[in-house]
Amino acid sequence: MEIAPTAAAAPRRPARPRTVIHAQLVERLRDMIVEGDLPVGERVPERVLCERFGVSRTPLREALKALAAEGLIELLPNRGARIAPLTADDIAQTLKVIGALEALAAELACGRITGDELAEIRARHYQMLAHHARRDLLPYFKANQAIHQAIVDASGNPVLVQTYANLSGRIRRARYAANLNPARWDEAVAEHELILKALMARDGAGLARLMRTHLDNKSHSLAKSHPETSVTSA
Amino acid sequence: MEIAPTAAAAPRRPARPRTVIHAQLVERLRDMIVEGDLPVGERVPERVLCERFGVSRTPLREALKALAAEGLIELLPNRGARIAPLTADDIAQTLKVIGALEALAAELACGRITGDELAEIRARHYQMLAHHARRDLLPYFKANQAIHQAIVDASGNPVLVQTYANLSGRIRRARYAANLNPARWDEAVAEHELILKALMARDGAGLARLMRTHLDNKSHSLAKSHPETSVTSA
DNA sequence: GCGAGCAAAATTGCATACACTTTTCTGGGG
DNA sequence: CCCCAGAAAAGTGTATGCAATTTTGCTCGC
Repeated sequence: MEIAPTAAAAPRRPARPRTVIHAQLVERLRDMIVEGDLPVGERVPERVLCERFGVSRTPLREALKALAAEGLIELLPNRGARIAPLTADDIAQTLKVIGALEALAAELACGRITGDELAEIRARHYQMLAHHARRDLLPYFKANQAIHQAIVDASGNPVLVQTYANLSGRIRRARYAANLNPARWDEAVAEHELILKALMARDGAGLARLMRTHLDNKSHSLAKSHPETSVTSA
Repeated sequence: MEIAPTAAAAPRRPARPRTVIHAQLVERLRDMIVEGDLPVGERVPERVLCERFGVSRTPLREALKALAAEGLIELLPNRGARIAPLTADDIAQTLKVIGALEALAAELACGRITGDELAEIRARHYQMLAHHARRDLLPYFKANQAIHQAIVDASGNPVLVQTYANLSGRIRRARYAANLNPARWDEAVAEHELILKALMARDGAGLARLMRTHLDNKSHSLAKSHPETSVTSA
């Protein structure tokens, strides 16, 4: 994280590369993609990214290869890379898989969640309710995400955690839109009440079902708000 | 695929790089890792791989970054890469996730599988029975894999297909061991009979359950044969 | 004999250079 | 006016070179 500011190219600082550049680039590019700071679908020449980060093409290309393997960008042979466009269909299909993963996480979590972890989730839940009451979308969204993440973490399965993180990251830039519909928002909160109850009762099977329908509903709601548009960045 | 044979370094063939080298390297390295042709856990200097493939370090390093993002190798900063060791626990946790994915695939597949696809799976199934009868492990294994793959493909969900391929590839080098136990082998075949039946009946929920227990059983069987060893390559 | 400390070798990380491919620009038919 | 060579420009793919870090080997001291 000791790299030069994003905007301008680093003038000249051969001091000491405490960490490897390509790993930093992966992080920064991933964030930029998720935040929507890069044009979707368009070709982005390596040269402009190099100048933006103040590095040469070698570490940048290595970072691009890694992000392509993650599915965040597409590599066109001899034609560079582009941010992978997200169609409504892509999102729906990704949410299907995420639903299955969260269902599994829920089942596993019920069998091994600790009191502390559960308490943390309860706290997040009530925070979320507060944000919902005030209609503060962004904080609500963050609390919501934290709950889902906490359940996945509580599964104790690193493979599951990593896979979930990957898929979740891919569609993150589209997730905000899911709660724009007020009716759906209320419904989602109601579902979360049931989720918390099932989790506290350690009802794995029931919780798994709830997670699945919760995600399915989110998917359907999203499908309505984004009929067949692909998600473009700012 | 127009690259020189794996064993020796390519003498000199600057002819025409029909395809990009780093993509070929990803494929070949992935195969080598899966086949167990690379020492697990040990450091493999870039230099020896370069000489082996007859390429320079740049495309090789790009390939390594991609494979690291897939989880097949680990990158140690300033210390190169190594094949990610696979503990019995890693395998068990990966199989859990794969089970959830196959269960989802089964459900989706039941709703949309075509007659042709189903016929193909039936054919594979009977081939598999034949190999089982003759105790031909390798052909059996291939037919078995083909059936699982066909079900996932029939889900019609590309995200699911890709995620499955990734996780499946990671533990492939350990999967052969699962059927070394004769009793378990017979059991697995019996389970496949039920799977085929449920698929033909388009019983999504039932099939999903079957897939899950099928994978769980495979996991338990594996846990017994590989108590807590990490899977080392030849 | 054994471990600490230093130097040489090996290896990784990054930047630059060059070959090849794709894209764009331009001029001339039709 | 449009379309199609053909060449120039831009951009990607790979190789090589150099700096920095890590590893190895050796010497010295205990």
